[in-house]
Amino acid sequence: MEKSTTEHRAAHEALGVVLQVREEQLQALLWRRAREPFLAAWSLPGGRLAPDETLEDSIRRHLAAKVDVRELSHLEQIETLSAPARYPGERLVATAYLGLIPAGIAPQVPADTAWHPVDGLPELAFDHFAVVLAGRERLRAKLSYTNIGFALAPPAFTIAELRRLYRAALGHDVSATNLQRVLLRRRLLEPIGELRPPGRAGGRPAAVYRFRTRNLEVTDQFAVLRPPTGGSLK
Amino acid sequence: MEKSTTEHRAAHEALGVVLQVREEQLQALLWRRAREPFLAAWSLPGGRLAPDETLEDSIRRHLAAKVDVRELSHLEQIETLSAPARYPGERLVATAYLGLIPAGIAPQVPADTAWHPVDGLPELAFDHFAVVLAGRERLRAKLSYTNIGFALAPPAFTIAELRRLYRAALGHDVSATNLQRVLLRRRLLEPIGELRPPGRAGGRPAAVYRFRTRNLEVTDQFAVLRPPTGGSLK
DNA sequence: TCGGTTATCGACTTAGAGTCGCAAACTAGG
DNA sequence: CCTAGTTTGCGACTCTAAGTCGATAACCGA
Repeated sequence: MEKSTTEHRAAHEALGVVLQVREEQLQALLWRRAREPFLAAWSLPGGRLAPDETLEDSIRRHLAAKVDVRELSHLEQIETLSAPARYPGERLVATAYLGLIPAGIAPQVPADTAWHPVDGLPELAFDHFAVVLAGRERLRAKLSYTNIGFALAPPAFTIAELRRLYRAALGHDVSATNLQRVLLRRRLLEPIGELRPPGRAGGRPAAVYRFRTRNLEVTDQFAVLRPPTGGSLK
Repeated sequence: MEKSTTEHRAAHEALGVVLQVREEQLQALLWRRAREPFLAAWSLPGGRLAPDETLEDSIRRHLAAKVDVRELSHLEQIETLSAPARYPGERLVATAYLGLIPAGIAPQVPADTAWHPVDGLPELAFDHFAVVLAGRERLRAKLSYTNIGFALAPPAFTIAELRRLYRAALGHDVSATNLQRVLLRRRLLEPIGELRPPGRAGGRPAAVYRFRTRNLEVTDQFAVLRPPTGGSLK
């Protein structure tokens, strides 16, 4: 259209909502700011987009300073924030990413970085609080219709362990029977043939499972108003 | 982090995937480019982000030059594209929006703008082809678990008319019986009490319906692994 | 060997979508 | 005004998948 706007260029940053289940709670990786504005406030890790990288490259690069990026089991874009006043004193557009780290890994984090339970976050800088909640909602929704559990779980696990992960991420209890049956029926899980011996408290040994794939797959069974048994006219 | 990158500022644009069902087909609004690069190629409408607007403001402003924006029944963000080479000769980040226009409206469009069936698009400039497909997928998915049909339908309609809209958007036939039952059960539709007299061909008069609300609502019935009948521990 | 504990699994219930066919309510043409 | 043709509405059935419950299996430690 008309070039009404005199070649406006906004700065652009990538933000990461990095989640992991630790100690039975869904936690987010936060960083204590070292500069104004919001000096010393907790905020999401991330940083400026460089000239020759994609936004996904960018969030990976900035997260590398906080955690070992190879531990990221999943990374996806959430949304782009563009309120003109979201960052004081400068026009700064932000694209938020959801990153997941499997339970059981204890990444080394720098002194200015720490995990916080998503229930009970401190005051966050800028609009970051809402971004964390958006990330959690994305995760919760996808637990229902994808195999994204692979990104929360270690390579091998028992149903009881997986149940605790789902409980922490979803915020409510889930039935072990149902969890197993649903994930097996969808062919997302498979037993690896081993048994995990019980703890001190005793109990029957538990079968050990793994996710069949560690790439995101969408269960299409939720498509409602399906094509009639026969053909699509696509 | 380190201010390694020397204050890079990318230009930013908003793109609109504007869809409408016309003549039993899902169609997209395209614009014939008037400048290099891709001179005279078909492309998505949109334009540069101005200093004092959000991206949503921006896509609305740019679309206003193509259609009457008041006719937009729905608008949501799809994704942000950031491949460094996506736009030749300049660093240009793009945020894509999905816009919907109810069937039956015939917006005035300028001479350089036209509707094209999404099945059978011409060659599109830049990465716009993939963006259109992403928009269509978003729409199709949301037809299953939201009331987004309101954005494709006129204020009042019969089940047969709604069925044709769903068929065009989904790309396959849907059962009228099932469509009616599913939408009524979810309380998305309600009869307005009128009857539409049959056409020349005869037939029983059809009841006229409307969507109960024209704001997006998500059906939560697809949440799997629900909390046990009782409480959440959230 | 026995009580306590955890894991697994079958059987039943419930919910919602997909299918089918008939009845209702109209038009048009003799 | 009667009949053939057309479209709509709806009840009844089936099918699939998730949620619930309780019995049984397999271990512990004393």
